[in-house]
Amino acid sequence: MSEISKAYEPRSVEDKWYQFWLDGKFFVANEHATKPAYSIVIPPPNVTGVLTLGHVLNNTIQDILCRKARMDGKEVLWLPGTDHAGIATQTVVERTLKKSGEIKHRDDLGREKFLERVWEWKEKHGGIIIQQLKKLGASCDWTRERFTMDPEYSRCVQRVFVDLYKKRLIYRGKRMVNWCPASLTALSDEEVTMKEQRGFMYYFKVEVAEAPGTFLTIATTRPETIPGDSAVAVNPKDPRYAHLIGKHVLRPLPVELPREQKLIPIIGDEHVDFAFGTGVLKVTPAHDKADFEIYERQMLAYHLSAFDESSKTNQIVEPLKPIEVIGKSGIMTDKAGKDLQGLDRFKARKVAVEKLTELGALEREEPYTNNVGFSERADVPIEPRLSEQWFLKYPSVEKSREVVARGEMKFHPERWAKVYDHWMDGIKDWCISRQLWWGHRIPVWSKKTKPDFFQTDIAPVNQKLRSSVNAIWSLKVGSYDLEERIDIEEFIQNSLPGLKGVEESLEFRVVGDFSTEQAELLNQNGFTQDPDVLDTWFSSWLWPFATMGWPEQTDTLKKFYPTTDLVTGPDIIFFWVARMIMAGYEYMGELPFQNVYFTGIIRDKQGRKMSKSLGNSPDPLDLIAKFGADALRFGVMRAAPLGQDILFDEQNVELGRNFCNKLWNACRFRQMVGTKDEGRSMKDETGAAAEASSFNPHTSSFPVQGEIEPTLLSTDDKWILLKLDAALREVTIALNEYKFSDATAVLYRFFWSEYCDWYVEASKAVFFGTDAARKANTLAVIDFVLSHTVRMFHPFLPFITEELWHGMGYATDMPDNQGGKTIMFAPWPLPLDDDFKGHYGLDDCYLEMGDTKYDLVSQGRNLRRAANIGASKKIKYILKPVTFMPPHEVEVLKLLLNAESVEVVDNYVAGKGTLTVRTSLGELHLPTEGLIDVAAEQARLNKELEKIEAEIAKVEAKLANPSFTEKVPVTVLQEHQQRLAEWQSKREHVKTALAALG
RNA sequence: GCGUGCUUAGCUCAGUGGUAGAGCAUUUCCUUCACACGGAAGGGGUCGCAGGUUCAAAUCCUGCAGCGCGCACCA
Repeated sequence: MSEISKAYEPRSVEDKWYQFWLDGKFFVANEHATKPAYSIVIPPPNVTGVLTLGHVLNNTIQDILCRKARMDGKEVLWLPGTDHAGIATQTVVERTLKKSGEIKHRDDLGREKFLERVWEWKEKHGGIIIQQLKKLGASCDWTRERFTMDPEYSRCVQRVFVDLYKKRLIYRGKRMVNWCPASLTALSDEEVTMKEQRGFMYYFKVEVAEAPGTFLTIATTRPETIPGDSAVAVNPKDPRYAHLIGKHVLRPLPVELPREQKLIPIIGDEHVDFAFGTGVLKVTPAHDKADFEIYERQMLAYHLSAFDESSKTNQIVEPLKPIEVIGKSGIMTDKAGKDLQGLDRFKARKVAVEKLTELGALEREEPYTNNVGFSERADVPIEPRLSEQWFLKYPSVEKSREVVARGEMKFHPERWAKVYDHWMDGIKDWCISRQLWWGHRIPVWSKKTKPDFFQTDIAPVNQKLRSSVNAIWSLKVGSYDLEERIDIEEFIQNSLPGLKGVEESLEFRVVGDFSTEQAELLNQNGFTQDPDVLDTWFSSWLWPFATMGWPEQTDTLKKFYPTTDLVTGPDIIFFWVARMIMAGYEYMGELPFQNVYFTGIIRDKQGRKMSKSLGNSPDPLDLIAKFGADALRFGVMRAAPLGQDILFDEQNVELGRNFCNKLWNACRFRQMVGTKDEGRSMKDETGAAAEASSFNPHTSSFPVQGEIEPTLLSTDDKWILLKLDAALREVTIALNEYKFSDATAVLYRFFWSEYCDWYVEASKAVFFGTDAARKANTLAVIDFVLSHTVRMFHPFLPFITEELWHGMGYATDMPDNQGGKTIMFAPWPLPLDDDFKGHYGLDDCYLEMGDTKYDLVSQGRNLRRAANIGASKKIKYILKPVTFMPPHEVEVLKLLLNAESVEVVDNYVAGKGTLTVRTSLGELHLPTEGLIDVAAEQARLNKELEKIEAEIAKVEAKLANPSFTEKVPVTVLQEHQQRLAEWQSKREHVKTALAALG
C-alpha cells in the first residue's frame, strides 16, 4: 500500500479529475436518453470578462444542482456560453487601441476594420472565463457551448427582430431616450441608475412680455439648458399664474438673440406642481423627459392659439419646438449661444449662472440634493435626448405575469415575485437600438429614390428578395416622420402610376430575415443598412431556446426545454429574467424555466459591493490556488444563506479548506486502522483496482446484510448510523428547498461534530483493543458511513470526493453507470428506511443513549480542569453506574476521558476532595487527593448553583400559574415537570459536590 | 413617496409560539500514535426600541428608530 499525505493537497487532485471527467464525456448531455431531464442554462458571462466571486457563487450553486440531479438519475444538461456584451467589449477594445496609440477614435479604423479587431480580442480573451469555470469544477456540457454572436445565434436574433416587427411590436420613432454621452449611445431605462447628487437650485426671474414689470421666478437645477427652453409652464389651476397662460416671457439666454427670438409662451399643464419650487416650470423638451411630454401634450393647443396670437401681434417667430442645446458628447451646441457653445455641460452650468448674475436675473441659489440618472456602465450622468430609435412593445406580457403570480413558475426567495410583478405592471417600451458597432446589426435597409426611378432602383431588388417571405416594405415620404407599411406589389399596381413625375423623394425601407447573400444584394443595389446594433439583452433574452437549436424543433429542445432551474442575481431580474420569460412564451409557447433561484450579492467584509476601483474583489483563482476549488465552493456556500447578501471573508474559504482536510484525514484514519487484515488501501492511480477486501461499499440500494453484523453493533455504532440518517434527510430537504448554506451546515455538523469528534474517537477503543470481530464490524460501519458521506458531499466538494471515492475503493464494487467509473453517477444516498433500521436495531433511543454518554464524558473532562490536571496526564476515574455497564462501554469511556482507568464501583461513596458529575447513566468521580483549588471550585459551583436556582424559579413560576397548567397541551406540561425534576436533581448534586469540598 | 429586506454573542449569521444556537475570534490546557488546516474545557447575549395578542413571544400583530436594496420622482 502507499501512504497518503498528512494534509490534503488539492492541486495534485483537482486538475487530474477534471480532465478525467472531460475525457469520460461525463458532462455531455444525451438528448436521446430515457432518463428524466434536468437542465439549466448558464447566465452567460461577458465573453471578455474574468471570473468574479459572484460567478463563483452562481456557478457553484448550478454545479451543485446539476451534480445532485445526476446522482438522482436524471439526464443533465448544463448549457454554458458567453454573451458579447456590446458596450463593455467595444469600450474595452477601443480603449486598448487608443492606449497603444493606434487610433484616436474608432472612426480612424472604420466599422469593418474595428470589428475585426474586436473579434481578434474576443479570440484572445474570450476563453478565459470558461477556463476559470473549469477550475471551479463546473460540470457544464462544453460540447454545447454557445456565444450570442455565433452565426446560428445571430440568425435567431434577426429572425425574432423581423417577427416582432411584422407583428408591429417593434417600431421606430423619434423619442426621448437615455443618452450616454460617454458611450455615445442610447440606453434602456434599466441601464440607468439614479444617484443622489448634491448641487444647487437656482432661482431666476423672467419678465412677462405682455406685462412689463411683471416677473416670474423659475427654479431650476440645470440653468445651462435655459437656451433650450421652449416654454414656461404653470398649473392652470394655480391662481397665482393661471391668468398669464397664453402670454409670453423673455428667456434670458442666449443673451445675443434678438428679443423676438427669446420670447417663449406661458402654457398651462397639470403636470406642474404648484407646491414645488415657485410653481413655474421651464420647459426644455429636447433635454427632459417630463418636459417633452408636456411639449407633446400642449403642442397642438399652443400652435392653434399661437396662430391667432401671432396674427394679432406678429411677435412670435419661433413656435414651441424642441431646441437641442447639448450635443451628443455632452458639449453645448451653437444653439446654446456664444457664451456656452463648445463648453462641457457642467462647465456650461457655471457659465450660465454667471451670465444670469450679470443680467441681474439670478435671484438666489440654494444647496439642493436631487436624483440624477447615471449610465450604469460608464458611470456618468445620462442626458435625456431626443433621437430616432427602435423600440419594442413587449410581447406575451400577460402570460408572463400570470405564470409567476399563479406560482406556476417559482421564484426563490418568493419575494422577488412581487418585484417582478410590479415591474411588469408598469412595463414601458424597450429601446433596443444602440449606437455601437459590436453587436447584432439591425436587419433594416433603406434607399431613397424618386417615383420615376422606382423601376430601376427598387423593383429589381424586390424581385430577387421574393424568395424571402419575410421581406416587409415600408415607405416614408419626404421629411414626414410617418412611415407606412406597404405591400410592394400592390404599390406597383395601384400607387406608383399616380406618382409619375412627382419630385418628392420616397424612402423605401425593407425589413427582413435575410441571408448573407440577400444582405449583400441589398448593399450592392444602393440600399443602406441601419447602422445601429441591438441591445445585448435583445439577444440574451432568447438564451434558453436559441442555445438549443431553435427555430428547429431539435431533439435537444424536445428533451431539455423548458429548463428546470435558473440561477442568477436579482440585479438582472428585469434585464434578463423577465425578458426571457416573455420571449419563452412568445417563441416556445411556454415558460423557459420552472424555478428561478436568486442569489445574494457578494460584498466585502464591510458590506461594500465588490468593485475593481475599490480593489476589494479577490481573484477567485488566487483563492483556488491557495485553498483549493472545493474549499472555495464550500466556503462560499456556507456563507450564502438564501435571500441574503453575502459578506465575503477569506476565512470562509479557509474554513472550507480545513473541512476538506478533516475529511481527508478521517479517510486516512480509516485506511490506517484497516489496512492490516481487513481494510482497503488508498490508491494513487486513478482506476487501479482496490486490494482484496472482505468489506464492500454499501449503499441503501445495496443492503449490507452479511457485512455489518447487527448483534455486534455498539451504542456508538447505532448512534452514528442514526446521525447519518438524520444528516441525509436534512441535506436532502435543504437541497430541495435551495438552502445551500443549511445543507453545508448540516454536512459540517454531522461530519466534524458527530462523526469525527465522537464516533471516530470512540471507535479507537475498538481498534486499540483485541476483539477482532468487533474490529471488523466497526470497519464495516465506518465504510458504510464514509461511502454515504462522500457521496453526500460530492455536489459540494466534487474533487476531493472523487479522489476518495476511488482511493477508498468505494467505486470498485459499483456498476459502471452507478458510480463504478465516477462518483458523479453514484446514486444519491437515501435516508435509512424502516427495514434497514429494524434489521440493525437502530432504535431512536440509541440517539439519547449516545448523547448522554458523551455528555458524561464532557462533564468528566471538565473535572480535569477543575482539578487543575493537565490535558495529557492519565488519571483514574471511578464510575458508579445506574445499571450494568458493559465492559466495552467502560473501555470507550476510558478512552474518551483519556483516563488511566475507569473503575466501576457500584456502591462507591465519594470521600472529601472527590469531584463528581452525574448524568442519567450514573456518577463519575475523580478523587483529587488535594490537587484542587478549593476556593475556585467553590466559586464555580456556586455560580452554577445560582444558574440552576434561576432555572428552577422560572419553571416553578410557570407550573404555579393555574392558567398555564389548565391550558397548555399535556406534552408541554410534562416537559416542564420533567425539566423541573432534572434541575432539582442537578441542584442536589451541586450541593453534594459543594459539601464534598469541605 | 411606494415596495422590500435586515437589526440575536466581539464579528458573520442560523433560529416562524414552549430550556437562546453555529462558525470565527477570545481564555486556559494539550504537539497523545487521522488531522495544529488539529484536540479538550471554558467565558461571552435583558434577541434594535415601545406597545399589543397569548398560559407562554427572538418568533405573531401594531407603531417607532437605524441600516440596506428595488421602483418611481418635483423643475
